[in-house]
Amino acid sequence: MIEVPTRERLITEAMRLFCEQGYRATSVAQIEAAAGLAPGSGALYHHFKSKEALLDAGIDRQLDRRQSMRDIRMLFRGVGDLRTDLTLLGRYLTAVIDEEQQFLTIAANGPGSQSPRLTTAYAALLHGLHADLAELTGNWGPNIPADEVEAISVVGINALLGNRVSILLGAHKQSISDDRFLSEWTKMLSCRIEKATTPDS
Amino acid sequence: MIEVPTRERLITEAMRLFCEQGYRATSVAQIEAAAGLAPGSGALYHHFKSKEALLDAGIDRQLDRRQSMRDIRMLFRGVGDLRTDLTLLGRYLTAVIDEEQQFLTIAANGPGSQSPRLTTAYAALLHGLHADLAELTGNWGPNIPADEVEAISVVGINALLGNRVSILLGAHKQSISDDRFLSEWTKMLSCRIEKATTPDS
DNA sequence: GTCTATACGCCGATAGAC
DNA sequence: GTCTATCGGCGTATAGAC
Repeated sequence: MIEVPTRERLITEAMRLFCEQGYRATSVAQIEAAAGLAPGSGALYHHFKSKEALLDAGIDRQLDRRQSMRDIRMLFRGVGDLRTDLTLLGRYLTAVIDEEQQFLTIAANGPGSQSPRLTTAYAALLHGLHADLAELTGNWGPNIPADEVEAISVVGINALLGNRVSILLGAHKQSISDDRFLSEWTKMLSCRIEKATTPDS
Repeated sequence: MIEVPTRERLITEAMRLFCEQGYRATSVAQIEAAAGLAPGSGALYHHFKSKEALLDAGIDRQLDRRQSMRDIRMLFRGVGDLRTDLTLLGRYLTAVIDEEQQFLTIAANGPGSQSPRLTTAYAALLHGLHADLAELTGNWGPNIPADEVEAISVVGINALLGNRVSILLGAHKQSISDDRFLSEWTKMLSCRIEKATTPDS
């Protein structure tokens, strides 16, 4: 039986609540209550200087997790045909976006410009996703121009991102299952890459 | 010289501020100041019962605009080849999402579950976009199974949505121009639809 | 319809006992 | 480290003069 430190519990519950209700809408008392402390007591301030410092700590923890996921992903690169590679990468990218969903929700309308840390972290996230898909596209379509590779990867990443966002906004009805979505995503991209490799037959 | 009624100015400025800073972060005083009234005075409450009633009024106005755009779009259906139709629809869908961007930002982390009106309006928006693309896909690929048509349209819509969202979140760097994006989006979808029409040659 | 003034509540943060 | 108690500030909403 391991005791989770209060500081960690505060970060976990805070990020969950920020994600659900937004940064401003979540009060310090609520976070304390969720972490098992007396709501309204300033107990939180013995671990963090301010509410925003707590958010920064949450961002840093998320950044570490992302790096871990990226390390693991390197083990599964380039083993198989185009569709298999695309499917594996698609699963990885979806998992990353899911893991960072808290980010996205908070960044969408959190402190916004008040917290440059958020926009920086988000830009780095998108850049990484984009680079991964662009690398795969370039490997399987060696004679595709660089700017076309870029366009393909942007559309591909944004499709995944949009799918997650639409779910996030409560569009459960018209969305399809993850498996079907990823299957179609793979089909569409492989179709495009294959056709670009053989321009006219 | 037409005098814009105070009520309309209040709605316009409120939606703009909600979009920039979020619903909760925007104070009534700020809205009053933006509309040319004395900040802090309750002048706003002579036009709206509460701050949330103001948001509802903004939502209703947006719904009317959407209906207008939809009426216009009906004039441009099904004239040309697959790519032309896709490009026209893509421009229309992008325009709709842009017009509703205020929605998206507010819905992403506004009152959330507090305001069922927002989620309803957003679900209706996505449903309309999805139906448009599904209809086009079905028309140009008559022998594609219905569930495949659905998957294609979901991926297509989410790509557009994700593109707008990523811009919205401040990812100006890795994003490409609208023209290049729409061009690639058209290529990818037409490629997919054409291939599905002729399964194996 | 718009103003000044104000009531009331909630939240972030601090002080000090234990 | 956690508690009780509290200060100061901001935000919504109202009352009443003009």
